[in-house]
Amino acid sequence: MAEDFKETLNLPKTDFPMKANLPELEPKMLERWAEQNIYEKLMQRKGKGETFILHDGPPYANGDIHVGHALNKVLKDLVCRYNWMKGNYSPFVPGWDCHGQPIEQQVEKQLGEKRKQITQAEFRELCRKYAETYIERQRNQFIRLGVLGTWGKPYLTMDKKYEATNVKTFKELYQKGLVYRGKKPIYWCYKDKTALAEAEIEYYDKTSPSIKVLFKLIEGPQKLNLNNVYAVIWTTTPWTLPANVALAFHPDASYGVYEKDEKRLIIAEELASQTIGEEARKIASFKGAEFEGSKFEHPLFPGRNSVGVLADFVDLGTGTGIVHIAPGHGEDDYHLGVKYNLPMPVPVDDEGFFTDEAGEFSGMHINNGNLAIIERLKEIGMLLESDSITHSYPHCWRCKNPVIFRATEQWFISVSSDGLRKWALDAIEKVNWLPEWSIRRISSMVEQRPDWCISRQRSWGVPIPIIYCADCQTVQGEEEVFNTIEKRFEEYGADSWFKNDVQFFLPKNHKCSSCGSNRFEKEDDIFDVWFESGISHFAVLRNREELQWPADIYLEGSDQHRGWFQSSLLTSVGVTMEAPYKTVLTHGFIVDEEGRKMSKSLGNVVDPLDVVERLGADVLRLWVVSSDYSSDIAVSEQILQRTVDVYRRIRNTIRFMLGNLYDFEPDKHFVTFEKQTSIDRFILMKFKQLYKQVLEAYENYRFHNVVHGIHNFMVVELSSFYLDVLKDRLYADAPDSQERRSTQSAIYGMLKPILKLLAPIIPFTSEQAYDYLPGKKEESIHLELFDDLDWIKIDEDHLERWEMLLKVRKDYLKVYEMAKSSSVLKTMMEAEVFIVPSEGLRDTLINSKQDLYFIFTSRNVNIINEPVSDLPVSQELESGWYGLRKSNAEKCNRCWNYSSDVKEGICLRCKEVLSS
RNA sequence: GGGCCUGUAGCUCAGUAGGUUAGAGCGCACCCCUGAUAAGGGUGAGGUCCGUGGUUCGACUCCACGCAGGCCCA
Repeated sequence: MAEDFKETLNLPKTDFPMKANLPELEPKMLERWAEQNIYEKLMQRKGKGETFILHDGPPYANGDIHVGHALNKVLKDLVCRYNWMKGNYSPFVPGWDCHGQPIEQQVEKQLGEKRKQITQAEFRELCRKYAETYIERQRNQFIRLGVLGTWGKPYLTMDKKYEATNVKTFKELYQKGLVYRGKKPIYWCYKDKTALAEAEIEYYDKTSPSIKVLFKLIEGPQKLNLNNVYAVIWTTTPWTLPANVALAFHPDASYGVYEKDEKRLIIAEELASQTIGEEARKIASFKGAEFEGSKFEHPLFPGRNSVGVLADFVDLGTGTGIVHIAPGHGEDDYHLGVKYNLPMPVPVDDEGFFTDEAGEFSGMHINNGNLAIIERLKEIGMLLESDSITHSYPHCWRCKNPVIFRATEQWFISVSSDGLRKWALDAIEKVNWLPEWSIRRISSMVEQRPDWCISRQRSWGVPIPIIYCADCQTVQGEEEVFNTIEKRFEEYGADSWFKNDVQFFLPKNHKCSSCGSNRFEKEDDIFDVWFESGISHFAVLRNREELQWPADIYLEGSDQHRGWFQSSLLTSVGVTMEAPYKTVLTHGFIVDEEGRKMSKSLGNVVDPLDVVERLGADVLRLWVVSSDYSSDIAVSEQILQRTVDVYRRIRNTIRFMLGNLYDFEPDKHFVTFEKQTSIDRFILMKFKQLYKQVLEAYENYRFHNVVHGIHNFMVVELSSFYLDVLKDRLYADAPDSQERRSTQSAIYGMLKPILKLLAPIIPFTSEQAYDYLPGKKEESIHLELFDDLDWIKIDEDHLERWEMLLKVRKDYLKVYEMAKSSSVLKTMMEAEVFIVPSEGLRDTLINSKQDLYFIFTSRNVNIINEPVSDLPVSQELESGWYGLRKSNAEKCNRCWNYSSDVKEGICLRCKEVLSS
């Protein structure tokens, strides 16, 4: 029985647990950071390091966070943490989008019938409470993810000062002439006399009239004889005919002129037979595009013309291929109307009655109007066909009655090509858009977008700060009026608009500049929430002293090209001509393993809170960071499990490194680079190369390269090579030997920077490991700074020599595997190795004699000139000829190496160690 | 239907001014160790580089058309 020398070895020791148990560790760590005021300490760098502002796009204060929120906030946190470790001053002020229709709708649902009994002000108070509830929830959820920031003082779009900034920005846009009032159709419930948002619409089947109507052609394509020619339109809303101003043709479709009952009818060719039968004779054919600018007589109003226009949305599947256009009563119609500069009559009042504009139908409700109009058309012979149809039709969610589209007065921001649009496009050019295709997307959207309708007929929002003269309806656009409103909002919030008389918002003794009246009324509409969030750069970056305008970076999902990136750009450019950001970084959307979006029906939804509870925030973060976020990001249980594997491997490698530093005090034992052993200098050089690559990846926001780089290094370079082959030295050398201290110095010299590189990614684990790290430390790893590893000097020759040795090792392992599988030996230490190096390697090997142990993990290596024949295993490989057999040498019972100097079961090295 | 984007091993990612048998890590299989041990080491098997057509002496890389998916519109 050999003596047990285990106690005499320097085996690794550490209390850093192998099992992370993140769900328990993380909340404790969060408490500790809060007590230590880590974030506040980072903020004390103001005025010292460079300032770098990431401006948070506000999530909507409704519901719990989903995995998309988690992705977004983790990436932001990463950017901030990277900046902190660079020594920058980089406050993160999170925000919430608090106003808007979804909250309003939730509160209305909760209220039910009570809604009608409470005042606007009371209703708004309930909405505020609702928003506050979810802000609190989401705040805690974000904090739990390890996102550090000014959580105690976030920005809210329902803060008074923020609300007042809407007024200020609106004023500035107004004064530049960028704001105007115009008409636009919206969903309207004539029972409730109210505008409806899209989310308040429910679709049910409804039976409507289905009629085909003739419009007499009075001016058309040249080669068409105008005599007795009629365009046939199909509609299910006859009541909109009085508002008709145009007929739309599909530009690419073919239209035939058919003879039928002494009339000649224009119909899309592919639809002709279903309307007038197969037998109708076609006498001419035209492309839709040829009807652009044609004139038709309005069947109900002789003398009034409708113009021929072109539209891609014209449906060639049903109807006649000619669409009746009433810009005041349809979304498509409206856009077409804007494009062709058509008039926009709205001969229907807010209760659904025709106005005088509807001529003979005036005073009639549109429901009766349908019948009356059909009758009238029949009388005058302009009705080709009358039927009814059952189709899906929008209804009011409250009263369940059908709704209509009806143009009403709205407020717009003008996005004209010689104004805001041009300024915005110029500003876009100066911004750094990442990834680079992003600029194409934002540019083409800005190029194509229509004027911005900023008014909404809702309650929960910031009122549009307009005061009208009650007598002459003139807008009171004087600077002092806006300033008064702004001041009131700043002091009392936008709620005051709903609580106070109009005089409260006017300068003393204000009189209408137009008619001198002193009677006024407030605008009822509120701002589009995109306007509100679009001014956050003013409301937050300019108004908070810890921040500055413009932001260095905005970081949001790619949907924000239409949303926040754009609304922020327009408000900013409108006031300053400049973009509110220097860089815009976009990420993709979360999808499942098959690349499909998350949905309840597919059952592939991943809940970040569940992941945090089961696996920990660090694992969730590691998943985020190891994914390439520039396009869609996949998540699934398998993907998360692989992430757990990566996490474990990183953790264990850290643990092993810590374990081998148990008796290492950097101050006392650190061996300077020049005095370190060859292999230590080699690994440090490799590490420095990696370190630089990783910092570069960080700098360029290629975070997934950071993770892959570090992980790869830890697995390939450290775990399977360096740390493995150095066990002999670490365990068996004298604790204080120069060699052992050299290797500990290398391990320490790598571990600390590794933890720093990992700190932004897995802040909990890095902090925990940092606790166990010896040497001088900050109170938290998150207060550390990256360094440049100047003390490590790269020597290309040295690197090259070791790379060659590693090639030898790689080849030798194949031979060793053969020996193992043919049971020649079990461990590398048992082998006696014979190598005939290939040309160019011989000198390297001979000059590396003292390092051969690290290549072969054996003390018995023979560099020979010719292959020998009597070995159990041999193989010719690229780097040379290899042969091996089980060594005849005796095994040292302490270090388990086989060597010729073993006496009484112990080798010379071990004997010396024991005797010292 | 339109604009923008994506498609390399089971998973996460490399790879191209177009050039020999497409790389890594994880996972998987088999083996070793038991002094990193609910760890560690070794070897190995996995890919019609979404498809089709084209340009080219040669295409994962360029072009066209598809297919699948994503975001935003209609």
